[in-house]
Amino acid sequence: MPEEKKKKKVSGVCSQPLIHEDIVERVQKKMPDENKLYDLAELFKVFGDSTRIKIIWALFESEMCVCDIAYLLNMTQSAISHQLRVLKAARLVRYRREGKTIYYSLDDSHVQQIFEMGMEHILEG
Amino acid sequence: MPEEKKKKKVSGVCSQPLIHEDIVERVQKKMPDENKLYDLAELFKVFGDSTRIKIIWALFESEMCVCDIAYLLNMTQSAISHQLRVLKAARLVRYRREGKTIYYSLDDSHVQQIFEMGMEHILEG
DNA sequence: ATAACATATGAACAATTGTTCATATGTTAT
DNA sequence: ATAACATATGAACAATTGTTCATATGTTAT
Repeated sequence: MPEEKKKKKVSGVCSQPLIHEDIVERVQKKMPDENKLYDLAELFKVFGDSTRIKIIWALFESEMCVCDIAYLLNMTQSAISHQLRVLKAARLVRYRREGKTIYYSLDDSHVQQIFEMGMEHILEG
Repeated sequence: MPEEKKKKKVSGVCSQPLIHEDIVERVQKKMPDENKLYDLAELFKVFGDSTRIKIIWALFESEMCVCDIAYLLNMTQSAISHQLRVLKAARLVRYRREGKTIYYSLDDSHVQQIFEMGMEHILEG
């Protein structure tokens, strides 16, 4: 829509070396280790999928085998297995074998509190 | 690698109508509303990116303008603006204008507790 | 050994997502 | 009005991710 404007310089875009040097410096000192923040993001990424959220929430209630979960969530056994692998890798679930069946259960004490806080945030809307 | 096996039926794959009907039924009753679980996943998805995690963590310490954040995280102003938009949409940050500058700050009381729980989980490893 | 079955997994594909680039918008000083 | 600058945003692109499909693996009963 806009016709050729006769702008001279692009300039702008954080041209200052730093606007609030003092603040940035103070914050920088308080920032946790880069790797820890990365790992934290990785953990939340695991929670950031509704299939996995459902699986975890179901496991709050009871341990279940893969087929149970698939049936409960109305999803493919394969899809559930793939997601359980992700949860396993994040050390959020554990499993035990009983014959052909494999039972999964929650393996974490913090998840419930994290979820509760998350719910509180959501329900404020 | 495996040569043609003479399997007859594919069968399997959750052939039973339900393995543990009682458990599944009980869990089903306890499951929260589908939409709430979806929203919860959406919230955690926002935390599931290290750039956004860093921005939030920085804002724990102090409100900052966009250029400050970009400088702190050694990222483009544009990238930061895009992410701030995501955080804004999730009602996690608020902003105030002061002249040309826009200051962002945290707008949530639960995030810190969620992050703390997340950190505890990570640090157990 | 073989069949049946619960589960796991690699490959493929579509969908989603984060960053970059270019440029628009909004504010201030001149 | 215009220049300068802080910020926002649309389009494009590469990278990541979730599901499906086919099939492998592991266990049990025969």
